Amino acid sequence: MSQRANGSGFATAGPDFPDLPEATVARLPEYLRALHNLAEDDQDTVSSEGLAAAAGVNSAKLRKDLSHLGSYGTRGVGYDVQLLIEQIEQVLGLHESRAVALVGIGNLGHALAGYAGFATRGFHIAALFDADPHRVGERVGTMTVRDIAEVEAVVDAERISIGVIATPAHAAQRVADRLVAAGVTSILNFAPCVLVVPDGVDVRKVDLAIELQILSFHEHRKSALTALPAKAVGQ
Amino acid sequence: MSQRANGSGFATAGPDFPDLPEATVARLPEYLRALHNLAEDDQDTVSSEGLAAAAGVNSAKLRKDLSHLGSYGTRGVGYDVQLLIEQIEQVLGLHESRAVALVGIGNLGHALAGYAGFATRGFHIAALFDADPHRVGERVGTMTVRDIAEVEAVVDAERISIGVIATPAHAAQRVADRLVAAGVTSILNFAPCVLVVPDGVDVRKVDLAIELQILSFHEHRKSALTALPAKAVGQ
DNA sequence: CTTTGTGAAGAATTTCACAGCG
DNA sequence: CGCTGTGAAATTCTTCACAAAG
Repeated sequence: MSQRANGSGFATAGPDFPDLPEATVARLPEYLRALHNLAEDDQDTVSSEGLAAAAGVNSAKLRKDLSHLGSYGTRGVGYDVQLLIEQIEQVLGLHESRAVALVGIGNLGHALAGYAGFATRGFHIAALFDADPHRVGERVGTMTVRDIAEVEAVVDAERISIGVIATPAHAAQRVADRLVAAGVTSILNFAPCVLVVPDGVDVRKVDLAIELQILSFHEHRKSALTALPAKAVGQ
Repeated sequence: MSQRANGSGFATAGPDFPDLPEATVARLPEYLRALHNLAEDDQDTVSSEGLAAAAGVNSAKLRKDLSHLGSYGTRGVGYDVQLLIEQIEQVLGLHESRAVALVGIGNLGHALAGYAGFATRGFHIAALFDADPHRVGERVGTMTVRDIAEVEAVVDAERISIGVIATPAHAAQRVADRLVAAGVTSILNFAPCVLVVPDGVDVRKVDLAIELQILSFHEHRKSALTALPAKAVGQ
């Protein structure tokens, strides 16, 4: 399975850091969201089938994912919702709110700054930055936009470890360089370009046009398929 | 994500519809963007190594991806930039601009409506919808926000095949149902929830908090790793 | 009974490494 | 030569199916 020989049939991981497959890591947040919904409905246990449905995956996959956490479900019953929430939050490092710096306060930046889910899901925006002197000083919600030149001091003072880039593409690499130089080790990039960063820095990317183009491929294909066969595809 | 509609024994894949692996489809838009950059710099050929670097992948993967489209490279030289752009746009169904409906004109909706990359990358927003009577009638750029009740008529009239949902989570499923009923067969969902749709409808999801939580996992892990060894990492 | 946890089978994807074309 | 295209190997991910636990 993994490169390291597994000792004793128990997750070899240290207590806090199981070596999770990347695909599993990417799904844990979805499980967490589903669990919070269940908790709000005062459900205190849930079966793998039920949680899988709520998270949009199949139940075998969910069970295998959770088994990597060393998680304790109860056979015949299911998982304790609160316990599972705590375990997943622990593994994801969400036990305390993480400070995020948001760079690029244009249209998208404003929308991100106003996103309530930030606060409720383990993060807080600790600083807003822009390079445009006309935007510096502007108030957005309870915060003031700062000059990008201050980024190093602020990242240090506010213990920021995650940067969100919402600038135009041509500025994104320079911003990334500054964030990394300031000590940021994770970046979420909304600019449509590839960022080059040193080893040890993680980058994730969100690109609206790419998502649409992927959908376009399937549209294209669907329309071609329904054009050819007289088969009723049943909508 | 289960469209095994193909399985009639022989490959329906015509010249224009190679049966691409999903992972390849997801990367083609990134190659396309990189190619457009190269074209702007008047580069007319590019090696797999060069394009791979520009797209942030490794060159063997890129070559294998492109080989699925058929062979358009020249050994010893590389790929013709313009030709490859046309091939990829063809395969992705981008030869004509696709009409998109945007539902939910809050903070994020405004930002999406103003996103220039829409137009330049194969799409145009054909309609804006919201359920809030206070927002209906508002002008956003050159468009007017319509009542969600009009969605069926407009989807039909404007030949809209892709819907983008930027509503709060609690409204997203209802909106999705209406879009699907109106004939939309691809949805890009920005609301933090799972959408249930009929077979044959594709859904992709973008969730800011999930991306941050994935980064958080790696942050958590990095800080644990640097805490153990007595190496000075600064501070 | 019901439902978890998991070996083992099966798919998909990535990477390697090199034959062969220009 | 340099560089593409591709079988084959390696790896990762998903699904199956069932033993064991409550």
